[in-house]
Order: sequence, then structure tokens, then C-alpha cells
Amino acid sequence: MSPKPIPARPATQDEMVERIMRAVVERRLPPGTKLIEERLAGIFGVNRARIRAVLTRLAHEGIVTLHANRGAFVSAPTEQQAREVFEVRRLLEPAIVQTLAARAERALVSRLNGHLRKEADALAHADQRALIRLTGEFHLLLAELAGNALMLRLLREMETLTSLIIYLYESPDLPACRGNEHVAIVEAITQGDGARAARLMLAHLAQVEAGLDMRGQAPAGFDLAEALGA
Amino acid sequence: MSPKPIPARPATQDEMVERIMRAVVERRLPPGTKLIEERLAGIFGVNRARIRAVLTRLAHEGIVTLHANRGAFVSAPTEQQAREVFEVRRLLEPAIVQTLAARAERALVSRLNGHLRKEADALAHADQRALIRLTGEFHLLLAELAGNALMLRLLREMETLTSLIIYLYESPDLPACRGNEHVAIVEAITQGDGARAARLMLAHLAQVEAGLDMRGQAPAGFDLAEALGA
DNA sequence: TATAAAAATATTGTCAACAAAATCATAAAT
DNA sequence: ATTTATGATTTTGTTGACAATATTTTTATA
Repeated sequence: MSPKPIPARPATQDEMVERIMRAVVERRLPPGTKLIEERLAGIFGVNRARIRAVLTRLAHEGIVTLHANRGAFVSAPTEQQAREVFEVRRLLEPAIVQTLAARAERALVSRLNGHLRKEADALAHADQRALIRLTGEFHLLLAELAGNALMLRLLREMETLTSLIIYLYESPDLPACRGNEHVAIVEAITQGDGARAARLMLAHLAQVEAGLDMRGQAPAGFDLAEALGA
Repeated sequence: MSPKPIPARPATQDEMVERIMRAVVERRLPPGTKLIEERLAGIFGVNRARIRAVLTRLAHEGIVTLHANRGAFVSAPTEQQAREVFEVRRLLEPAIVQTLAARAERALVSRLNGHLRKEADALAHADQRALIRLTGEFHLLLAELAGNALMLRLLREMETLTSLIIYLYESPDLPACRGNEHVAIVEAITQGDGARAARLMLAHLAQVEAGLDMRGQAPAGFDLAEALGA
């Protein structure tokens, strides 16, 4: 028996989606994990109908896969799907940094540097989990600063999918993005050199993709409540 | 009283999503239309729970907007959102045609020409509704032929949003895309001239966007059953 | 011991009824 | 006539129960 998690007041739908996505990004919910409706309902303090809506949303984003009469599982993207995600990211993200370079005001630069500092801290403290999360969030921060809400949503989706892809196809202890590449990109943005920023981002994505080797296994199950607890 | 639509056997979720999206694209469901759950349930021969899942999905795609305790409405994208959609399309679609030009085999070319013929037919017969649908589907066909399922999904989403945007911000009797621009793009693809195809697509999208003037009104309601009937 | 059938359990899919909230219609008051 | 309050109706949000389907466990058999 795991120590029963405090029943807790009901969570909102966005909170639930957010917490599950975060658990996926932080590798507490590996691909293949079965998401049992009643279990989730218990954890979040809501009933199954609410959970169902959450799973529908996540399924639509591709983070969860629904099998008829069998339930919801954390997706295990195929090699083909992995390539598709990177293809789209290669089209969107270089354009984002190029835009940012064109209007690199103080506030923008300082937020980027603030983020880089956090990444460096996590690295210094060998806080693996934080590092994984932060390296992913870097890309989302760029999208957010670009001021296109649609783009941000799409990238959040693909960032989460990328987490699954990396889990499946890359050695788990290498962080997805190497910190210095992020630093170089911010540098180019700060200097207003959009072309270089775009080039660096493209190379960065290519580097991540190149680090994959396509022979992954979906691992076994484990404790849902613990994964979603903190 | 509208003539009660045949109760019909229950529709699958995908069918319902498909039919609503098509109704939006064909302008039978203008932005602002309220989508009453029970009404939809009657039309599709299912119960409210199923409808709810459908609305959740559509809301996630931005085609429908949910207001707490007030229900679901066909979205009325703001000027800002409209710009965001076009920004993303400008990044994705030129890349798609460039890819296609690079591997323009017979089968591909013939499918494209087949589509152009349909557009020409609809134009010749002054079949406004078909023309609207086909001009949108042209862009989806390109995405489909590019063989990236993720990209296809994203573009289907944005194509539907574009329908709403055009409804709101452009004179309703001009078709969204002028046929000859599509012809020129296919020509460039056929000749394997990727750069030109990309340039034409970019210009095409810019032209559509330029044709918008941002002072739209959400129109009144009307008969749901009729809009979704055929 | 290994395999196959059968029962028991767990999980999802569906539904109808109720509660809460918003909308609409009506009536009262300025 | 316009506005404001009141009540009736519509619509959404939530819940629990049940049926249908998978999965697991047990039992029987080779």
C-alpha cells in the first residue's frame, strides 16, 4: 500500500492537464504507462467524468493514446512520429528566434538570461530533474516571448512529445539540450543577429535529433500516485 | 418547428467532429453560433456525454470556445488570433510545397491536377459551397502528400480557423483562394522548382491575409439541425 | 510442470437523473 | 416607454449506477 495521498480539494481541468504534462516532461510518467481513470480521479479528488475530459485533451495532443475499451496510455511515439515532430520544430523554432533577435529589448534579454542562470544553477547542483525541465522550458520561453499564443500552444505540445521521444530513444542521463547551445542562441538574439540565431537553433535541433537512436522499449509500470504526487 | 431530422443511428466521435468541422468550413455554422449539447445529441443520435467529448476536442483545436456555465460557441477569432494563424501558416506551408517539389513523382502530380480540375469544375458551375470547400482542401492535400501526419493535423486545424477568419473579416462572396494561384503553385511543384513554389505559396498566403479588413461582427443564430443535416 | 478453460475481478463505456447556473419572459415601478 | 425586479424555463455541470468489455486469477486437464 502506498501512503494514501491526501484526498485534496478538487483540481481544475487545466491543473490536471498541467500536472500530467509536467510528470511526463520530468520522466515520472514514462511512455506506455497506463492511466487508470478511477485512480486519477482519486489522486486529483474529482470524479471520472472530469478525468475523461482531461484524457480526451491529452489524447488530442498526442501525449496520451486511447485504445477502445482498453483505456489511456502515455504515448510511445514511433520513429516516424519522432521525425515528424522534429521536422515541424525545425520549421517553427528558428523563425521564432529570428523574430526575437529583431526586437531584442532589455526586458526580453533579461528574462532569457534569468532562465540561463537557472539552468546553470541546476547543472551546478546536479539537479537532474530540474535540468530536464528547464532545458525544455527554454524553448517554451522563446515561444512565449515571441508573443504568438498559437505558436506557444503548438510548441508546448511538441516539447512534451519530444520528452517522450528522448525518453524512448536517447540515453536517459544525457540532458536533452546542452546548456552552452542555449547560451549561444541567447547571445545571438541579444546581439540582434537573427540569421545566426536561426542557424544556431536549427543546428541545436539537428543535434538533439542526431543523438537519437531508434530502438526503444516501453518500460513497465509503477506507482501513479507517487509520480503525480509532488 | 423544423422537420424533425431522422433520429439516425448513433454517430462515432470522429464523424461528429468531422461533420461539425465541415459545417464550419462550408460556412453553415458561422462564428458565434451557440452549440447546445442536447440539440447536438438529438441531431447525432447520441447522448450528452458523447457530445461533451466532441466539444472538448473542438475547443482544444480552437474551433469552438467554451464559456463556463454558458456553453460552447463557434469561435470568433480576434484580429490578433487571425494574425497568429497566418504567421504559423507562413512558416509551414512554403516548406511543404518545397518538399513536394523535391520529389514530384507522377502520382503526386496527377493527384494535384485532379484537385485543380475539381476546383475548375466548381468554378464553372458557380458552385459556391463546393468551391469554398475545395480551395481549403487544396492546402490540406498538399500537407497530406508531404506525408507528415502531424503537419496535416496542424494544418487541418488552421485551415478551419482560417475559414472562420475569412468569414469574419473578408467579403463573403470572394472565395478565399483564387484558383489561378493554386495552379501556379502546382506548376512550380511539377517542374521541381521548390524555391519558386515556396515563394508563390508565401505570396498566396500574404494575399489572402492582405484581403482581410478587421471589422467583423458575429452574426445571429439560426437552425442547427439544418446546418448539420446534409 | 505446462497448457487451457472457466470464474472472478477490474476497468471502461453509457446512461439517466438531479443540482447549479444562466437565460428568458413577465410583471411592477419609475 | 424604459428600467428594474421577480419568476419560469432552459441549459450546463455533476454524480452514481449499471452494462459491456478486458484482464487477471483460479481451477481443471493433459
